[in-house]
Formats: sequence, structure tokens, C-alpha cells
Amino acid sequence: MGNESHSRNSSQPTWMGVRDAIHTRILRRDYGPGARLPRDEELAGEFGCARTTVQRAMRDLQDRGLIERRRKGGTWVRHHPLTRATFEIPVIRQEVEEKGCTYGYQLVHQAVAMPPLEVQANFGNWPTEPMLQVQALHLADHRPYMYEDRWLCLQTVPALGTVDLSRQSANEWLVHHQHYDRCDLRLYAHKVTAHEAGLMGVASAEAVLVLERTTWIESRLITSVRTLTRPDYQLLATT
Amino acid sequence: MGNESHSRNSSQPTWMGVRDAIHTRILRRDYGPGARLPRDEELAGEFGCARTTVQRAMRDLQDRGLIERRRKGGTWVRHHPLTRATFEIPVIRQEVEEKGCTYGYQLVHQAVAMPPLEVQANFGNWPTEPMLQVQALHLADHRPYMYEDRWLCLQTVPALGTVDLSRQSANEWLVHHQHYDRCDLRLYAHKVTAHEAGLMGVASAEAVLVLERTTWIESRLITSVRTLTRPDYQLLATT
DNA sequence: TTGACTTTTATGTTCATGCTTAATATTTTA
DNA sequence: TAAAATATTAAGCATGAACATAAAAGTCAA
Repeated sequence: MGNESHSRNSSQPTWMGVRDAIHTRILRRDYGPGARLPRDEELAGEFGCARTTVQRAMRDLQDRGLIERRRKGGTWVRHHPLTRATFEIPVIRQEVEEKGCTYGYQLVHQAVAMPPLEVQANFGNWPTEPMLQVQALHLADHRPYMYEDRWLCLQTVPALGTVDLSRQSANEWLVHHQHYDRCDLRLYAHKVTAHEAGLMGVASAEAVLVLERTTWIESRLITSVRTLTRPDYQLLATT
Repeated sequence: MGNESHSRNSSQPTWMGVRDAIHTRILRRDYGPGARLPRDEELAGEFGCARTTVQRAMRDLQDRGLIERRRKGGTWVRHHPLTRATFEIPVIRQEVEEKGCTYGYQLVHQAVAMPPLEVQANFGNWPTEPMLQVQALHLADHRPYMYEDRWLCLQTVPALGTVDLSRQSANEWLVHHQHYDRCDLRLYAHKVTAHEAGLMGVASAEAVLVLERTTWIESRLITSVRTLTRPDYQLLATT
């Protein structure tokens, strides 16, 4: 079962070896759900390694949602081990080109306006101000691949006022000129409207995955974007 | 901007302090996209800390997808910092009860059969065998909350043959009796069929989020489940 | 030029030790 | 008895030093 595969040799356990050993014990219910694990020091003694090594193993198990650690409290096996899925949200051009397609871009609409309430809902306390709305299509081999409806904060990124968004996507400009340090994400299914269906070239009322992203830099709003994918789009998780 | 908030004091930077300092430099393009960072040792010298501390900071930045590290190669700022979103897939009963609703369960269909090709697609090399199919509804306050279409591997978990799945959901039984060490996940939008719409109590052709999960234990298939959520269901990411 | 070997190098891992800190138990006080 | 002060505990953090390892660069020969 490979629970020894992470040790250099049997007398010198690596942190992965320790992790796997403890993981196995949890799976085998030697340490059952809700149970308290021995102190790091004891385990270190048992495995014949330093406490640092046990700690490294424990951090990994904690990151995977298997255990919970509290100062003084100790270490506990979670009652319901979390299933934590990590998706990588791709940079669109890159994703398209990696599929061997030609990337294209087409501006649909651009205007300064007041964001509607459902968009403002993503902004928390950020004051309501007119923003730059940009609707655009991302193309793969000249066919619609993704539609985005974006609101840009000109207060935070004034430079955007001077960018020609009919030639370059806001997405791309931002990637190159404006980093963020916070990103809120929301994912849901959506029945496309007739207008959206026309733009995307899909049947009306088709179900598509929507990815809503709001990014910030140093607590200042940058942009909020709602992305419609194609009906067959799938997001794969790497656990 | 809080980049000093993680230091105990200015002369003794913690690993979070070092991390934030480097992060800031990346945001400010002192270390631009694709740039190579100084060696850990140099940075340690600069920050006046041990190499271990720099390493801890670096690992965090790496986990966040901001940098890439290679042995011998060194440390590099990623050209396109990854947006890595982490979702927590909830245990259904728990999720329902946390919303203050009563959890309920209702078996819809159960039979041993050959899984169709689109289900087998999730199984990789796993040999094609008859499996136990279970279709069931999860209820919140007696109203449909989630519909699952599940295939269970009786070879890997023979005990399932003796469980009364009209009283207890397979989900719940598995959580309590069968852990997994691998979980493949797939997420997409789906237009509900008339049959599904009837079961879920939603309008026909409504768009819903589908969560497909396949779990394994020690390289042996446990189960593959396709979960339909309600149309208004949203998955929130914690970045 | 190509392929096989060797050296170099920056990250990766482990260790022993000491201190810090948050949470919990215990004791004291009102 | 409850609230406040205090002690204890187990994880968290930092250090310096040593060794491991994979990948890159360099060397050499066919």
C-alpha cells in the first residue's frame, strides 16, 4: 500500500513517512473520528525523529483537512474530514492556446455606468461609484469561447481610462499591469439569456457555468467579472 | 498596508513578515514576472533571519501559486500567478443542518447494473463490472435539496451489499465506514431533464450545478457520484 | 554533434534546542 | 457561586548547522 514509500530507509523516517503513517492510523481508526492524537513530542519519540519532522507531517495533514490542531488543546482527528477541492482558474489566452487554438478577442460593449445591485453585492463596504463596464468575447479559433461581463474600478486603477479595450482584453491588461492580493470567487450554473446565447453562439436557455471573480489590491477594489463558459465546459479539481 | 503586521518587532521578522515583504516586492515588480529571486541564503542575510525562515515564507508563496521553485534552478516569479481557488465540499447533512433546516433522505431507485460509459469514463483502468446504482434525494425541511446518482463498487466495499439504503444514505454510510485517500472532482453546469426536474421540484430545463466525485481507497474504486444541486446553489471559494 | 559522465549549486530535509503564545485548567478572590 | 487572576500545557516559531537531492552546467570522449 506504499506507506513506506516515503522513507529513505526504515530507521530514518521522512516527514512524508510520518505523515503517511499517521494518515494510515486515521484511516484504520486507530485514531478514530474526534479522537485526540498523542502530543507531537510523544510521536517524535515513537517514530524516532525530531519534533520538527512530526510538525511538518501534521501541517500537511491539517492542510488536507484531516486533523485539527489547537495550541494547548492538542491535535484532533476531524469528525468529518473536509473534502477540499482546489481548482486552478486559468488565464484565458493561455488556456485557449494550450488547446492548440488561436486566441481571439472581441469587444462587445463598453460604457461608464453605475453597477447594478447584484454586482455591488460583491463589493462589501466599497462605496458605490460609477464604474467602467466592459462586455467582451474571448474566441478560440474565431469561435466564441467565453463571454465576460466586467466592471472596472477607475478609482483604484485610473490608468484603465486610457487603455483601448477594443484591441486588448481588460483581463490581459490587468494581468500585465495590475496584480491583486485578494480574490473572491463564486461559482454557479446559469441559464443563458437569448442575448447571451446569440453572442456565445449556443442554443437559447442552455446551461452554462458562471465564474464570478472580484479582485482587490490592498483593500481597494480592482474589478468584478462574471464569466460565462461554453455549455460543455468542465472544471477539474486536483486533490 | 499591513506589511509589517506579521513581525513581532522590526528586528525579528517572522516567516509571515518575510513572506509579506517578498510578496510586496513581487506586487511592486521589484521582482517582476519571470524574474529570478535571490537565493534563500541571501534573503536570509538581508532580512536578518535563518534560511529556514525564508524557506517557510517561500513555501507559502509557492502554495499560493506566486512563485515557482526548483532545486538548483532557484526561485522564480510566475509569469501568470495562478489563481487557485479552494472550495470545501460539504457533508450534505451537516450543510443542511448548519442552515437551520431539518435533514431528510429519500431513496429513489436502487439496482445492480452495468454503469454507462459516461460513468465508466471516471474509472480509468478499473475493470468494468456490475455496480450498485443508488439514486436518492437529500431533503432540507422536507423539500428536495440535492439529488444524487451514485454507483458503488461492491468489490471494494462488499459490506454495502448488506446496508439498507432506504433508511440511510450511502453518503452517510461511507463517511462513517469507508474512508478514501483519493478523490477526483469535476464540476459543470447541467440542464435538468424532465425526470430530474420532477424529482427536484424545479422548473424543467433549469440550469443546475453538477458535482461529480469519484473516490478511491488504496487505488481501488469506492464510488462515483453525480450530485445535482438546486438552481440557486453557489459554491464560494476561500482564497 | 551527440551522448555519457562529473561537478556544482540552490533548494529540500532533518536535527536539537530554546523561546513564544494561545488555550485550557486551576486557583484565588469578590 | 461566579468572576478574575494565575499556572500549565501543547502547539507554533525561530535558529544554526549538517546532510540529501535533483537539476543545471560543465567536461570529456566517441
